Amino acid sequence: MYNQLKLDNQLCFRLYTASRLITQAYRPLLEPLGLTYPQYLVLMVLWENDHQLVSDISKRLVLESNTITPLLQRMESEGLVVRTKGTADKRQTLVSLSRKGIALQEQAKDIPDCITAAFSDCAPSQEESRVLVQTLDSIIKYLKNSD
Amino acid sequence: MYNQLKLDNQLCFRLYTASRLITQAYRPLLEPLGLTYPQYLVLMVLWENDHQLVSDISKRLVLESNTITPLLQRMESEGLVVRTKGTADKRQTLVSLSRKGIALQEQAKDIPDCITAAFSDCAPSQEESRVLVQTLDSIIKYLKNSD
DNA sequence: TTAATATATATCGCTCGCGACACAAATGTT
DNA sequence: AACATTTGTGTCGCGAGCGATATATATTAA
Repeated sequence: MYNQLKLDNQLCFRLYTASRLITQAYRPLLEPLGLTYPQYLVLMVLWENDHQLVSDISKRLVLESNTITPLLQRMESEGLVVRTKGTADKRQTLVSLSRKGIALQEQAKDIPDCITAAFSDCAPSQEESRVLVQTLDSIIKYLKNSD
Repeated sequence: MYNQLKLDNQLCFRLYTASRLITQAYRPLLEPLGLTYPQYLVLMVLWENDHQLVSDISKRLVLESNTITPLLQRMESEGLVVRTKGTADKRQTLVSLSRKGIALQEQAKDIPDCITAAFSDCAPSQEESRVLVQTLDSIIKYLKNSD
């Protein structure tokens, strides 16, 4: 038995599981708004700055067009965003919030605090949190550019 | 603008992105073996202990039957595992490695070291690693039981 | 024993995530 | 100008994840 093939030794498995479980924790909060977690991510990007290109959102969320485009199409058919063809460069697609998409921000504003509260029992300390965020950022930064 | 709705403040987004990027790093190593990452996880579980019930694998990987069953069915059609109906309890399904599934362990044994090597440039220090693993385990343990 | 309930696994339908590839518009080259 | 190349986005197909629900078997209650 190769010891390095033990599941318990795998960092990736932990990230994969933690990511799924936290996303599940968001679900009851997002479902009343009719949102999935990736859709919520897109909205967060647009709430920060409305009217962004597909490529901007793509870079920000580290997702390719083959994931983003169908996601945005679903969001458009839900009436959350509007996609318009670029004027200067006609290959581009500009994504803007609809009235409904803007309005959702108000309803979503308590979600982060709800999540934080839900985690109060297992919340990492400030120091652990700092290390966690820093380590993840370092991994992401490294892997993002290694293509 | 609600500050807590900023993407940069979201731990979950970091976990989600890091998880996806690391899974992508596994891809070129797993593809020659004809495996996806979740399939590799199932094999790791069975390499540790062959002949496990669907429920055992389910618990170990923190995945429900509606994810595990189709995954195992695909693996069975690839000839990696064999699924047999339980004898004592006929509701159960026992999952066993095929000859091919056993043989793959030999080919996969270097994957963890390859991943570690690929990360040498951004690898967390021993201390960071310890905090990361410990924090993730704490989050996983907490969320696993909060259903 | 029979009926009610619980449990193990499976099925269905949807959204993602992604490799492979298509396509049009922009840019560079000759 | 004419052609080749690059770029921005989209399409297609498949394998996850997962909520909702189905099915068969096991267990418990009456």
